[in-house]
Amino acid sequence: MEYNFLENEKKWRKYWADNKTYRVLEDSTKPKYYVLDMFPYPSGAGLHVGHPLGYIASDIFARYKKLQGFNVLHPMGYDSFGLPAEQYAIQTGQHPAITTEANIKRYRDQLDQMGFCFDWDREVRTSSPEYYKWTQWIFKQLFNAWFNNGTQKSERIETLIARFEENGNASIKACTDYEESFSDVDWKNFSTNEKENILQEYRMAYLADSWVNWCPALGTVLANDEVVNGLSERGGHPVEQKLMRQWSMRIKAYAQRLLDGLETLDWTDSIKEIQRNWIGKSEGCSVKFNVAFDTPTDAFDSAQSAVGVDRGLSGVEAHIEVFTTRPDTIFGVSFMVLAPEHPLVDLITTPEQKETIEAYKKEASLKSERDRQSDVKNISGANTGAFAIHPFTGEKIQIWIGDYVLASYGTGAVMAVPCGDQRDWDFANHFGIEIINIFENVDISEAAYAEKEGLISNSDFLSGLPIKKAMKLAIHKIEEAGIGKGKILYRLRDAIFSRQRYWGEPFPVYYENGIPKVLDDKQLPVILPEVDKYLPTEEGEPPLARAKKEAWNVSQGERMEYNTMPGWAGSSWYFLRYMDPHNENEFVAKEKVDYWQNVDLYIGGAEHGTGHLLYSRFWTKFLYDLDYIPFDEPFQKMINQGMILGRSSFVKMINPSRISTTIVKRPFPIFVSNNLSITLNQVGARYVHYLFINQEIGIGLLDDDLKIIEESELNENEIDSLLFFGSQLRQVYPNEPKIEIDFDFLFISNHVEIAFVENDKLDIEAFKKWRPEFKDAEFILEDDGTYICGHEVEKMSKSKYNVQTPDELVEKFGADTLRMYEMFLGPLEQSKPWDTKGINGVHNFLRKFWRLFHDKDNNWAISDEAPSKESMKTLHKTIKKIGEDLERFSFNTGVSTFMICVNELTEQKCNQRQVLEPLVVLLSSFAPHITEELWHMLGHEAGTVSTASFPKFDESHLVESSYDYPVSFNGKMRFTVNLDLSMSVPDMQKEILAMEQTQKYLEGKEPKKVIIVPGKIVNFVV
RNA sequence: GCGGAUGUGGUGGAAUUGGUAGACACGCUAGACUUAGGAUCUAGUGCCGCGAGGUGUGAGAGUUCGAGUCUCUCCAUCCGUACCA
Repeated sequence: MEYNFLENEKKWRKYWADNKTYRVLEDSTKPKYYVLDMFPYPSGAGLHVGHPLGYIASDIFARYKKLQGFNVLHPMGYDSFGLPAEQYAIQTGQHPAITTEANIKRYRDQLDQMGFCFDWDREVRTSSPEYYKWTQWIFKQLFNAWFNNGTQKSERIETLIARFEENGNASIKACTDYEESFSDVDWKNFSTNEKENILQEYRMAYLADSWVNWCPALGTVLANDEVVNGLSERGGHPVEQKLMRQWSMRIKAYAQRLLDGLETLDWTDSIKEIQRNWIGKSEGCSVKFNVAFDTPTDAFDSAQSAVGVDRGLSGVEAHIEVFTTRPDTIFGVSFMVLAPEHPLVDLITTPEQKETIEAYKKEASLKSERDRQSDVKNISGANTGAFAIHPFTGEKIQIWIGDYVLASYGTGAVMAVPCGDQRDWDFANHFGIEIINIFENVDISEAAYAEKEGLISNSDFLSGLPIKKAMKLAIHKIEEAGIGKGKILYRLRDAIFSRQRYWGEPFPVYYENGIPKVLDDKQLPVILPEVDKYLPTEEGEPPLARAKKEAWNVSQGERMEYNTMPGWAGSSWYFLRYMDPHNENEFVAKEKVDYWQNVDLYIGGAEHGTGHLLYSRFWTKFLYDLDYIPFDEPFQKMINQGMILGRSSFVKMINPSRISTTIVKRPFPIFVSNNLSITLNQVGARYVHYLFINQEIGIGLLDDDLKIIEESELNENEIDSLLFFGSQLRQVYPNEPKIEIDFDFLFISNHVEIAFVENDKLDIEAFKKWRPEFKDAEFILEDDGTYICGHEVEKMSKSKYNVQTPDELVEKFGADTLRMYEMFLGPLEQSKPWDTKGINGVHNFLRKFWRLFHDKDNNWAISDEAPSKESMKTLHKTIKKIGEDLERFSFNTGVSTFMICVNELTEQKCNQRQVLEPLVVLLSSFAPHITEELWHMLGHEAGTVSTASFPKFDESHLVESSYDYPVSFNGKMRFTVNLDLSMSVPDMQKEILAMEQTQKYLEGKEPKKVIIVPGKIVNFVV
């Protein structure tokens, strides 16, 4: 009998669990190391082979650090609030807590079978009241804090109130959009209501009317990072802008620190860059341009509050404030552009232009966010007829509106410098506006010059200056003239913090006279109340509004807050709770967080770049500012593991059933790619591959090799045919025009369960049995009479039938094999398609390893004799390499190092304890089960291999006396020669020159040069 | 458009500081063994060529005694982002 993977692995997992082998306690005598995985959302589908990839890597590393003598914190938990459980609850009425519990159980079983060394006593679940009590508590801290721009730190709100009482808000530099000023006397005279409204303008967590991403299909608002291409990240539903009263987090306050902190982190450049772009810092200055116009209009009053409009002596004067990063180009301004929504537009438009402007505004407002995005190339705009005055030249400048200027960024207005900005150049070119060149010796007849190198000319006091110097001087002059200020703008918006959903943390907030108040600490947690349905009320209130008064464990004021917190609330601080998961008095005890500090190694996907990773950095900095924790970055080093992709198989067929389908008709009738939607769910098709519809000739199939016609290549006379290709299904917008079409047949491709396909050949009968709705379909035949199956490599997903679960592989090969195989696939960070072809190689390696300890008949065959020099060399070479590989997280080469080692030892017939025992320890982080078994067989009956010490590397075993020198001629390697390493360079040269082979390659010539690098190479230049 | 990453055999991938390209594994070819097992062992396997030899890391140039590795230009693929003034 050989090693029985299944039985032994089970035995040891039970042993580890029974003995709490992986329990971790604080130990001040040992250095700490914190290895963390991004905790999973426990979905109903369970784990697939891609999930454990990062967990295996972190587990290997955690075990390695343990062997090195570190006290390693390596916990696991669940991000268990979230949409899928709630959607399921809406459909079935089952409480999301029940679904979640069941899913967690399944996850736990799957995680356990991998042999991970998690300390399960430290498990956290974001949806458990013991945990979210402290999420609510942290919210309270944010509510009761403001951001001091002077110190760049959050402070408690009391310090702000004290300063209001003393001096009003005049001297306060805070992160706020509040612009009015009040004195100490004013403050004292304000009503409670007024005071609270002002405080809301300063609090880190605040309630405000803001433009939010509203997703009608999900019935909730979404954060910017949850919206992808104008659709919701989850579900792909359309998202619209809506003004709503919502909780927000003043993350903007931390923009600069979030940017600076990146420098100190050991993260990949790409993630850092994603965060930098998201924060979007631009340095520049504001400039005011005066506008003169004669006729005051009705719009005046409303505009007055929104923009700076003053009644001047002669009629009405207004100014347009712009933000620019290129103040040096101010003399190149030849027009201005306002966003169509800019409040000044109505005010300044001349009567002659009124109609044009109105039409353009209407057109712009009808365009959805998506259309606007896909329409970037088209230049559009309209002239208001009004003029601004250039602050330095005094010249009149046309004022236009155009939708390339966004109302939501900066001031919603730009000074257009066509010579220095391509968009401005395009706009000027399109509308025939003057282009002034202010760059010395630069040709701008074809395109704008956007470089920041060169000299400015034709610009009064800036002429002759290099661009960078001119920027500084321009800001100085602008400030001196009192028409603007140097300014830094960030793209980062405050984060909307409330969701109109059920399955999330309730806020620790109640309302009194309409004012939101936070509960006392003693009253926490506010437990998620029971409701009759997980849907909004008839009045459109969030589901929590359904809860009866008695259903709340805390009920105060007129009502409780009905919103719940977003998914990122619980995940923003969970790494802290692992340090002290059962503390009922604090979110984490000071001495625990002082001991464990921040996460040393964080492993997880790269898709959280703008969400979780930004938010948890924000909360960490905040908690640091309030002195709750001793560090201000949560994750020191991070590795983003690549995705494991699945191989999806498709079958191609013609469906004979006559199907009526709704097709969305867009304004133009020719479609290529994804511009067209088709709702095919009713026929079960998940992909439409090729479909050709022509109203003249009916509906037909496209050939596989049909060239896809680009929109621009189409002839006018083809225009009333519809054509589309390879579209992925998406939701249809409610207001999209539709046409009804009857299909005689559809040529569709369908995902096929892996089990029915082998080498792209389909088992047709099995398939028809599995999907009876296609039993009459006509399948496409290959020339050899087999059924065509295509395949593609995609993300693993239940709906694509390409999921490989770890369970079956563990059952077949054992967890050690699966662990090592996943590592062996390639570099951790790289995405790679899943393929089980090679798994045998790893499995055989483990069996071969086992055989080192046993004879042919599987009898224990370990000897205590001294090993050969060779075997010691192999061992120490391996110790060195494994250490190096792990330090640089090169797990794949680690596996191959072990393979080389075992191959060598097998060849040497090595069975000595002195070699094999250290090897067991070395391998134990990769394959914990088999090594535990061997460790015990080696006589360590009481202990476990996880508490052994990492073998010491001894250089002396690797010392060589000679080396095989590669000898090259002109860089081309010809042969090798074994020479003593102690030989001097001249001796070596003499010896090599004397060789027959050398003479042959020299062809009788004298070498021009001989390069000898001792211990490396020999090269002749001929 | 911009930003990031990646391009090496039939396949996954090695080559860490510029120094023998293709480690290790899969697959394949031929053979041995028989306890018929997802077993083991031996030999071979980048490409062209019978061979000597030539050639070879997406393409092209450059630096160097020497380049997969450094520099420049270009191409392809993937990911992120998008009128941010």
